[in-house]
Amino acid sequence: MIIQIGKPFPIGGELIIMNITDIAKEAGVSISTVSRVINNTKPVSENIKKRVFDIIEKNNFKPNVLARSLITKKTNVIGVIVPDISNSVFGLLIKGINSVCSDRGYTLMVTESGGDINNEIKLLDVLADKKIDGILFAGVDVNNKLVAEMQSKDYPVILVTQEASDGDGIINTVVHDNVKAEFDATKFLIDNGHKQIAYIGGPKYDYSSGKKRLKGYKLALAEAKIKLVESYIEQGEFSFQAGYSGMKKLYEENSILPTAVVTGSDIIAMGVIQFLSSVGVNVPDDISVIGFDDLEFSTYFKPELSTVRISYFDEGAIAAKQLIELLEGVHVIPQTHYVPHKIIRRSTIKNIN
Amino acid sequence: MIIQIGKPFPIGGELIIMNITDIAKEAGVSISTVSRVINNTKPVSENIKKRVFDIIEKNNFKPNVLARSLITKKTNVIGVIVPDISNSVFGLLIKGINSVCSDRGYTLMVTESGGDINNEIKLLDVLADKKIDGILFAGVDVNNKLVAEMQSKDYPVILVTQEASDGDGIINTVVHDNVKAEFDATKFLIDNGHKQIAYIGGPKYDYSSGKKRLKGYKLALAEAKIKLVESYIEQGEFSFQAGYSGMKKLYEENSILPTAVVTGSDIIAMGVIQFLSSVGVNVPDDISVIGFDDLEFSTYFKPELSTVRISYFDEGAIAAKQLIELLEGVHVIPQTHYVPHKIIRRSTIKNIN
DNA sequence: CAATTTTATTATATATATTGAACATATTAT
DNA sequence: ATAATATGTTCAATATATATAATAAAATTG
Repeated sequence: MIIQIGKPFPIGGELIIMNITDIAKEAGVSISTVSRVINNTKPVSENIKKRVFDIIEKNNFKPNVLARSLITKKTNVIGVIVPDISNSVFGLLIKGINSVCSDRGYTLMVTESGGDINNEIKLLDVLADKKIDGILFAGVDVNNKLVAEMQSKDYPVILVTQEASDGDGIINTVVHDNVKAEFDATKFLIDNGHKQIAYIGGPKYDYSSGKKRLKGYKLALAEAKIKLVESYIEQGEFSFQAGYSGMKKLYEENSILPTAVVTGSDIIAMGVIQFLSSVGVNVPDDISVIGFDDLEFSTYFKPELSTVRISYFDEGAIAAKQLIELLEGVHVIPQTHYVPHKIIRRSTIKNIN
Repeated sequence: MIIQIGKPFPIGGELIIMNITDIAKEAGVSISTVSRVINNTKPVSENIKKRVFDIIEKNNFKPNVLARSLITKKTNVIGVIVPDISNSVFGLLIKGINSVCSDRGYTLMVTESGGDINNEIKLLDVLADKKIDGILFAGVDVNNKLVAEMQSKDYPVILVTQEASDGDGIINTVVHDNVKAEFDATKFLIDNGHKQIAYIGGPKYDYSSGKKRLKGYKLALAEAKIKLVESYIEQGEFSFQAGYSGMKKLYEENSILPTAVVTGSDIIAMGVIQFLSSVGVNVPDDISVIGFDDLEFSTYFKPELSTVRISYFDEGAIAAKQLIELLEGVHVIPQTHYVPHKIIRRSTIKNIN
């Protein structure tokens, strides 16, 4: 660790920052007139308009947003709460959010909750204190308590990626249909001739996507009249490690192995495949595996992972658009917007029909 | 895409938000006294202090940060500029930044530049308008023009992950030593007996990490008295595709293949390995490959990627700590802080000694 | 006990912009 | 020419807190 020493900070001359009073004085008009010119709120003669604009330009004057927001009650800042900033699912989500926000003149205040509800509640207040205009909330287990907290605030909250327990029609939500998506994934395996299908998924919080995905899996089995085998189901974290150990447990506890595994996420699927490979079970020849999310890396993984593509970027973008509309007075009725998913077939599924 | 319709937003009673005047009135003291109590700036009798605090508590009063910042000239918001929010390198960086900022009462305003200098300059202003206290800047090609822009502002900027052209001693910087890191990576291959070593790296901007890493590669060859073969060098994007096509070009244009490839990033390395595998070249038996970054996925990749571990989380955390110290009046002399890297050996390097 | 110092409290200025009402001027209609 | 309308501008209030100077009260000292 090398440290290099140099000139002290800061460098550069004094910046003269003018305020609206200075501009008004220099233009020989009242403060109000300058305000009118800037905000185009009432007619101002072309003469004066030009003179004021010129002076604004010359001095590079920008109205102080703090003072402005103090009156207008609007900061043009949107708060974002995600469980994990470095998780690429949420990275993509934030990127999507940002793509529309930055275009529409909004800036993002991004916070990380760790998926902990107390932290989430705290952040709801932290952001409120910062006077954000609204919040885009990506939770893990959005229970009634959390929803109640959100509704007690004086700003709108839109849920992204994760719907609320009883949120339908109460709180705006933009998600993918976890149940349907995992249903489709499972059905895809069934359509490919599989009947012994295991499930290795995420955590079992009451209102989590882990639980919903499991439900989709079960529904698909039921629809195909395949009997559910409890020892074929493992639940844990959304992690490589959890996939690995979940598969290990399943492998060790079942004398008859499944021919296919539905997973709760791509990362889990990778862990599953890693374990199978470690015990000489070939994917897809011996066991087929399907992931969930469609991460960029799932294409680079060997064998290339079949999965359910979830458009997190789009979810973020749509949710942001909805929030901004809400903020700008468009009347939006609380609704749950489902962004479509898509089954992606790569190399981890074998047709055994 | 299903849309469900329900009750209109927002729900819940009217929130009564009190201001300092209301508190003062209710406590029967002056506004100033309330301010004293809140900020503990001048002595207030225990009596009054308690009375005021009780009323604040009861009404859940929080001073309006906009009004406060208007006077104190401090918002406790730190601006972050990164090229790509969803890139896990920057995800990790932001996570590191956030880890110290949230502890110290700062909130992050995160923006994405796309690595475009004009955008970066624009964002420097956008964030200034939002009255951030300072900026953590992760650039791609931090040239003199950009540095000049930063220094013309009235807030401090600290560079993370990417140093400036002539930034030493001018602007605070927290980075890894790209030259040294790639030098070490190359030397590691040399120490493992390799003499024909190719380089497939990132873009060749004047002040980019791509260029620095290339330099490290060249220095290591020079030190080992290995002659540089120009056709063994390919430069492009930091992407899987670029790694793939770079390796393809190199493969097609050289009759004698190298025995090892140094790459500019893990993703590039994965592309390289993918191509090699597509033409039946085995890694590491035929060709050894080393990556750069040490992404989480590099362990899941097959064969497990050897690489140079860069601690992006730490860089973010250290840079944030430095910025906050600067903001809180600790005298910090501009310096370049190098966060140590580490060679990680996994399965893509063969010792041919 | 008066004088001085310390402590507590209030009044006022400051930070910076928006906004509605009031006033002034210019233009058009009768 | 007078009234009515449209346009332009200013004043004063508002938003909400901090900071400093001024005042009042209490405590200490000679």
